[in-house]
Amino acid sequence: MTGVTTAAAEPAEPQPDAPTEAGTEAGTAKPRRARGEQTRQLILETALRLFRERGYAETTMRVIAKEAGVAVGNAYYYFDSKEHLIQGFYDRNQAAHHAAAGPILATEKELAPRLRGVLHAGIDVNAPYHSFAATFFKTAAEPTSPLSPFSRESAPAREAAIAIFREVVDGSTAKLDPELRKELPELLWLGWMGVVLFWVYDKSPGQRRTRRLIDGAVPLIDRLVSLSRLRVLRPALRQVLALIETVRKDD
Amino acid sequence: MTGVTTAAAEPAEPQPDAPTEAGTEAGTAKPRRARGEQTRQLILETALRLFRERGYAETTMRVIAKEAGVAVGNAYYYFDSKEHLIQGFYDRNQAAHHAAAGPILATEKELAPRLRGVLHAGIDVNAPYHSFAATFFKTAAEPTSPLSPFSRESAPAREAAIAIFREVVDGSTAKLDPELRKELPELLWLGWMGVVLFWVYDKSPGQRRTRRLIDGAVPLIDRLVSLSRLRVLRPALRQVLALIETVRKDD
DNA sequence: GTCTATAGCAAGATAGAC
DNA sequence: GTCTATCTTGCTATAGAC
Repeated sequence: MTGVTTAAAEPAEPQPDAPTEAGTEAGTAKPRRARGEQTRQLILETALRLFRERGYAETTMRVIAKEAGVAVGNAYYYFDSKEHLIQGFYDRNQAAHHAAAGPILATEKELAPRLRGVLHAGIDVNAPYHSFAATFFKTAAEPTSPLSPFSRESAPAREAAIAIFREVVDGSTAKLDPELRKELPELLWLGWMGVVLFWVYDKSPGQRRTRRLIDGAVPLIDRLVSLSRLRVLRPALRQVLALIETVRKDD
Repeated sequence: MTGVTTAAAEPAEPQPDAPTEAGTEAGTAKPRRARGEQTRQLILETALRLFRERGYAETTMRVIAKEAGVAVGNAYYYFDSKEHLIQGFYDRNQAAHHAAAGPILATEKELAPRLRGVLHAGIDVNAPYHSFAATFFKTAAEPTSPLSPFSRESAPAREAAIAIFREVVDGSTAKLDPELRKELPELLWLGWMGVVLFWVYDKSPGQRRTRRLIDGAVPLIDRLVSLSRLRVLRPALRQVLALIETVRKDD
């Protein structure tokens, strides 16, 4: 899933570049901010747990605060709104996806397995949250929401996600048309968004249809990318690239 | 665009629950239910008007009731929730799209202009509602919502929409692989969903980027459909069809 | 800077009287 | 069928303790 870099509700943020990965066992330094960070984490953890247990809509801010042992106002001190709690989820899973993709990208050299590995890793990371992802998905789907994967506010997270796919392409041995190579990472990210959309709607046990979609689509993409170098298909490829260019204007 | 003025906003015929009484009913025009139907219509019309004027989220049930001259509880008597009011809008535009597509489908015989006409007609019909479509789009995007285009409840409307694209294909002179011909209507409908998604997010003046997307994508689809008969591409086509088959299972 | 407690508003939704 | 009264919940505001 794409995330959204928040920066919105941060109390005092000098340079919090430290990724919010699980291993934030920074030393005993900065005693002043430590307490706040701890409370923030506590609220977020509690909220995510409750979301997973009872669903997003069914989890009230009152209950989150109560379970976390803080006052409602305190939850709002750290998170501007209930939706902002979702951003925490986004950021975390974005980082987790990147981490999970690491080993594959370091090992595999061919395009297809690289892509396949990254896509499955993305689903792996999100799998535990499938049931409640569906309930809050609509929040992210609203075009005007900063949580939308296409919004200006989520540009940094989006770029980070696209970067993963750029790594997929650039680190592979695949021979590509130069222009296609340039566009492919963003196209693959778009495809990933499609997979996520499919996954959200996927009600099959363990979301196995999504797994099958990935396993079937990756060789297809691989084949199409190879075919794109055929002479008969050059015009079609140019047409695709031209379409992208045309549509992108007027952002 | 394609000269099809839509008369979009006008309620072609809001047929809610035509009870299809088995002729035996007295000819007294069912006085008992008439009043209820009238109230129902009044509430719906008022709601849609306010949605267009002020947006979905900004229109409260209290205001709808007040403007319609009824009590809040009465509105809930007829519509289970605020979201259920959207269903009326949905049905109406579906019918308008079909009507707007009629002339094109009766005139054009080649695949590309048929498809292009139908897509532009769809955008024409929805254009007046773009600003508020974005605000309530999220409700339709929720997978668990009956308003989702993929939900069981919207199956009839979905089938009706797919039927339009079946007409696009079947009424065209295009020569197609039989299997592809069978799948194409649903694929085109999926593509249409993609166009709608793009349109909802399209903030360019008059949503001209969406128009360009259509104008660029249609010839491309046309070309790919033609190319699919090339011998080099047969395996790829088979692969695409196999993927669809695989993914469709487990519905 | 962090946190509590509490009061209150707006709006979606419901209960029960008539 | 229709109403009024009420509940719920996201969210705000304030005043003050450490």
